[in-house]
Amino acid sequence: MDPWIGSQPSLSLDLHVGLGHHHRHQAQPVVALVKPKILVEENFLPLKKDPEVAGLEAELQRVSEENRRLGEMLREVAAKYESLQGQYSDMTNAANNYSHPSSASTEGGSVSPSRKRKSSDSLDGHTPSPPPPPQLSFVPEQQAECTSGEPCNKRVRPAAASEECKPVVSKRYVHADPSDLSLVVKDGYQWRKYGQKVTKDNPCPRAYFRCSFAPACPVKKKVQRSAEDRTVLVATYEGEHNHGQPPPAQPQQQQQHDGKNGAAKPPQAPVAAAAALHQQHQQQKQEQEAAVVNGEAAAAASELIRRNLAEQMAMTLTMDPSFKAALVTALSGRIFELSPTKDLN
DNA sequence: CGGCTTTGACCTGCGC
DNA sequence: GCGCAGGTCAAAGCCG
Repeated sequence: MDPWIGSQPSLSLDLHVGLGHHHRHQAQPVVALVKPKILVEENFLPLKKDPEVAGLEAELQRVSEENRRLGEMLREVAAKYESLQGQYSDMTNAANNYSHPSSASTEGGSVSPSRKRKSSDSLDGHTPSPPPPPQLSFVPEQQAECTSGEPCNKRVRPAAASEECKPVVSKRYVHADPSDLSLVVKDGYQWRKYGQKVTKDNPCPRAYFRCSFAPACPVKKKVQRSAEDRTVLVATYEGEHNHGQPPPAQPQQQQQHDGKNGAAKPPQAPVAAAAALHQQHQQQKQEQEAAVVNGEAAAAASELIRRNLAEQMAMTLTMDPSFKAALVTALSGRIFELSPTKDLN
C-alpha cells in the first residue's frame, strides 16, 4: 500500500469501528461476523453474543452490501465509459483517415538527422525483436493512435502536432509525500529516467521517463509535482506499452524498498486487495481525468480522486474475507486488551 | 560491471 | 532571425 495512504486522515483505517464509546464494558469479540479459514483463533474467548455486537454486525453487513452495490454501479459506469471511449476512438480514427490519410504512417523510426548522436545508438536501430502483441493493462482511455507499428511520439508539440497524430496520452494524479523529492510514480512498470527539466509554469522540475522493461517500448512518462498541490504528482503517459506488465514482484519490492518498512513480508491478502484496489483506483482516476477537461481542474480532480479512493478502499477491504479476518484479529486483540478479565491475568 | 540517475548541452518548434 | 521553452541526448558518476 502506498505509504501516504496511512498518513491521510481521510483514509486512515480506523479500527475502532464504532466501538469507541462502549468497548470498555464489552469483552465480546466480533469474531462471529466472518468465518473465513483464517488467522483468527476463534475460541480464544468465549462467544457470547451481545445485542450491541449483533447490531454492529448487522450494520457492517449493511455497509458491505451497500458497498457491493456501489461497486457494481461503478463497474457499470466504467464499462459504459469504455464503450463510449471506444466509439469515440473509432470516430476520431475515421476522421483522421479521411483528412490525413498518410499522417499516421510517417515515422518508421526516422529520427531527426541533425540530432547529435553517437552513430551506434541501439535504440535507433530498433531491434528487430518481435513486438509482443499489444496487451495493455492500463491507459484505457485512448484517442487516435498512429497505426504504424512505430509510435508517433516524436516531438509532439502540444499545440501543433498533437491534433493530428497524437500518441495515446493519459494523466494520473498520484499523492506523494512532499518531502520525497524523487519523482517516482509507481504503476507497476519499470521506468528509466532520461531527463529532468524545470518548466516555466511550475517551479518543480519535470522528470522524463522511458519504459525500461522493454527497450523498444515507446511509452514515455513525464512526472511533475502539481503546482497547486505539491503533494500531488502529475504523471503524464504518452504512448502505449507494447508488452505486458512486468511481474508484480518487482514493483512490490520497489515499493517496500522505497518505503521505510523494508522488511520483506510475504504479500498478504489485504495487501493484494489493496494492490488490486490501487489498480482499480488508477483506472478510475483516468476516467475521472477524462471528464476533467485537460486537467485544468487538477486540484478538484485530486480531491475527488482521494475521496473515491477512500470509498473504494473501504469497499474492497470490506469485501475481502482476509481483511475481515485481520480486522477481527485486530478488534479482538484490542477488546481483549481492554477486557477486565485481562487485568486478572 | 551493468544499470540507473544526474545534469549540462543540444535540438526543435513556436512566437514575436 | 532571434529568443524562449520543452524535450532529448549522453558523459560522468553512483550504486548494488
